[in-house]
Amino acid sequence: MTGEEISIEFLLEEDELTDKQKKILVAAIESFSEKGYAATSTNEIAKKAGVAEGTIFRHYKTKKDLLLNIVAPVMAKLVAPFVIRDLDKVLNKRFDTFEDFLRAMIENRREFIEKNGQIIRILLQEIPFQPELREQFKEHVATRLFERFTKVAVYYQEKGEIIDIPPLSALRLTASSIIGYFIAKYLIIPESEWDDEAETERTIQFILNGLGKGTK
Amino acid sequence: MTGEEISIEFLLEEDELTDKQKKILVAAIESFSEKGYAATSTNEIAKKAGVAEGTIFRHYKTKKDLLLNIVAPVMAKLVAPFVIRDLDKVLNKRFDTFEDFLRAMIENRREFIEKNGQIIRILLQEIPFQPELREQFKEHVATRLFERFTKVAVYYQEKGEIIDIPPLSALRLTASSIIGYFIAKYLIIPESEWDDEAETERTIQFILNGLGKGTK
Amino acid sequence: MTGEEISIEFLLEEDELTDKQKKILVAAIESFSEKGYAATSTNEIAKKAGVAEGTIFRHYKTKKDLLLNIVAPVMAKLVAPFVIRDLDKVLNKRFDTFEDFLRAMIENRREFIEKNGQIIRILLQEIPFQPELREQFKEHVATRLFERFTKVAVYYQEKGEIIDIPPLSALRLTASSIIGYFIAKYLIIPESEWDDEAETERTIQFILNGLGKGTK
Amino acid sequence: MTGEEISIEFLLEEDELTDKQKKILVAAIESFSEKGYAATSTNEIAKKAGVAEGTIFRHYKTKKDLLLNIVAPVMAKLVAPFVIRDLDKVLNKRFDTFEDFLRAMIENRREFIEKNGQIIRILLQEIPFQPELREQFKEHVATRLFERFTKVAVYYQEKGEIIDIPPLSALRLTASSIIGYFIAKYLIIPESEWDDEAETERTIQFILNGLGKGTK
DNA sequence: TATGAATGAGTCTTCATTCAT
DNA sequence: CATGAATGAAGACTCATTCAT
Repeated sequence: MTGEEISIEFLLEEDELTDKQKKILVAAIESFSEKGYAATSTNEIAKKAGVAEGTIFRHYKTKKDLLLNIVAPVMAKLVAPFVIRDLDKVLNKRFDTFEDFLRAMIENRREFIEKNGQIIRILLQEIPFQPELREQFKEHVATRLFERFTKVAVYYQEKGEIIDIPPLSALRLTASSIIGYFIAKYLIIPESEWDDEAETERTIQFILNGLGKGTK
Repeated sequence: MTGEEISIEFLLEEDELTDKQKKILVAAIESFSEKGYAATSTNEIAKKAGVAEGTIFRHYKTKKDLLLNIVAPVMAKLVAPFVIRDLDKVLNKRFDTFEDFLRAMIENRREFIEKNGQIIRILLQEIPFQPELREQFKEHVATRLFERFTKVAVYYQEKGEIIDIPPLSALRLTASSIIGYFIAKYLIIPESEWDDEAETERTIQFILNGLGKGTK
Repeated sequence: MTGEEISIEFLLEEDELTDKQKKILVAAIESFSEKGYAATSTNEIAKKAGVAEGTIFRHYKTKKDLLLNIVAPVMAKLVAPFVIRDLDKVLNKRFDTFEDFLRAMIENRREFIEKNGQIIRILLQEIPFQPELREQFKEHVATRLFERFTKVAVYYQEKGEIIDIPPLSALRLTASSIIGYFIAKYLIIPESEWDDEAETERTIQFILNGLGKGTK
Repeated sequence: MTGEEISIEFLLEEDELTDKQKKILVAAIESFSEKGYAATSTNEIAKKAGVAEGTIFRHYKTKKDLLLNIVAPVMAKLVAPFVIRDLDKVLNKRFDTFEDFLRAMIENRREFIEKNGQIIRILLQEIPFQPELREQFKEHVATRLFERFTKVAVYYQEKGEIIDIPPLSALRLTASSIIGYFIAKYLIIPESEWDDEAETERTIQFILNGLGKGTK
């Protein structure tokens, strides 16, 4: 269930990308994630990339096009670990309990976030302002995530491990906790005060108890 | 424990505000929340407010000043229900169980959000880009929230209602669930598919079980 | 039948125009007529007008808007002498013969051209490239000119002064000769070689004989 | 007196032209005539020609060079039917009357225009903006046309067919009528409303009467 | 010979802010 | 207090031209 991660490194090792093109991407990602899309000028990107301003527009028709080209591949991989053929079989084989599933999920996405932190930050920051992004997010992330998670939820509900609530509600509560965990870890709480192992464990137990049926 | 809500209406009934000033605020709030701070021009605000562009700058030194003046009072009230004297006594008197507390909290903040939705949206959208906002948020919201919630957590931990984890962890998990609830309700899920009462209940039970000690 | 001429001077004495606005118009007219619309930069206009570049766009939404605002009023007046109420009566009273009519027409338009030469030049140069201009020209000039000239032609045809050909043909031949006269006078032939009175006379006689019925 | 016409086809069958070069010419002619020289980008020409942008500049030093290379040969042929050795003899033999001459001239130039319409359009549109073009036009067209037409005019004046006015005036009046005829036919009046034969005849008669001496 | 990536000066346009009225 | 004309710096984007391959 290890999704094929996309990382900036990976992105930049694409054969099709010119050397300059890679520099443009790196510079844009850095600036966008630091100051936001709107507050970053193409001039600034060009300078940081060591490239003429015109070169940016040779490769990306508009500034927005550049943004979308940065964010799209990462968005596509956001739900990767869920998009597996024969999900049921995989669950059967590899995730005996909902706990196993949760643990794998968190671990997997943690790696993903560590590799793509900047781009995810850009995605989160710009989604309110870019309708195209929102559309793509709905289509490629939200819908598919819900679809797959429904199967997972039903699977463990039938096994009697989690309570009978609508899958959407289960998804909401699970996702809140996990995303909240990541936001705390990566955006809010300084590393010094964060005991990763313990917090992971608390989060998993919180979800398990929250959705669990019975006695601890 | 009903905090003194700030609402746009309230904001606009301030005696100190000129009629024009109120119109400017309303126009700015509307535009900022719809298109974002960066994408809103002062010219546009002036037109929508039926005011000359110069008038805006007579009341607010800069555009950013206008933003801060909109967001600051709401930010101050974000944690209002927590900021009470003699919190212990209040807990004693009014919130016999953690469940009572949670329920009151959610209800109270729901009202607040319904009155101040636009401004909260602005706050969320701009926090990544405005260091001043982030600073104010930390100082007036995060710190105080943590401080007060610690007391609450300890109170119910001592009563044996919730498990013994660091208050910050308890806060993180509780807040994740509640904020996730509000984000789903107000930003993601269309009203038609949202059964408010049931979802509230599920959220409360999820937190109670998640942090609860024992048998259900 | 003296149309109310529009001249640059007149244009610039409009009360509604700011001082800066007038300077912008003068500068734009000069540059457009010399180098053409496409080859004139707004920066250049601003400098020549002694105005900030932004000021141009405060008064004219786009560069094209500026062009149209220059050309439109002149275009409207191009056919002015034809657009008279009770054309028949006027012909009756004031232009006993087609010759009188021609002579008056040429004299009147000569004055017009002398006052509005630059703008007419712009009009001629840009009509091939600006569909809006072409449209306006058709609507406000061509159609109305044809309509009125038809009455004139029929009037003198009925009087037996000019031959019975379709008015459109008569218009084409008359206009060719007169416009050709003006183009030669103002655009091609250096003043030194041009005997105005004689050439005017030759042109009139050429048209009269060309369209005339009978013996000289 | 049939001038050796230059047509696009002819132009393109030149042996010295590469295949790519021909494609560039065709593409450039099409774009220049449709949108004007200034509004056509070399990039666009390259795409339309199926050629790399650099290739254009391998054959034509600059964009303006390309324009001149398109327009120059056509300009050279504009006055072709006049540039004949022993003009007097030819007139003697082939054009007994001024009417014969006019008729042949119109017919001949009509063919020329039909073959080279696009390029002539480019010439007309760009002459106001390109001093080089204007210079070439004066030198190769205007001067020679005037020179030759003078002989023609004198010839028929001596025969008593046309009135005694300066040849330049005769040229102006004749040319106005013929060019006006072509402009109406090709640029202004929609084909449906144009009776070619009749209009040609009217134009010829107009000129003949206009310049003629006596009774019809 | 042909390519097409790269350039950087230049284009039109927007915008927050100022200031005389 | 309020206005709105004026500013000029900055923005995204275009384009003819060059040059290494």
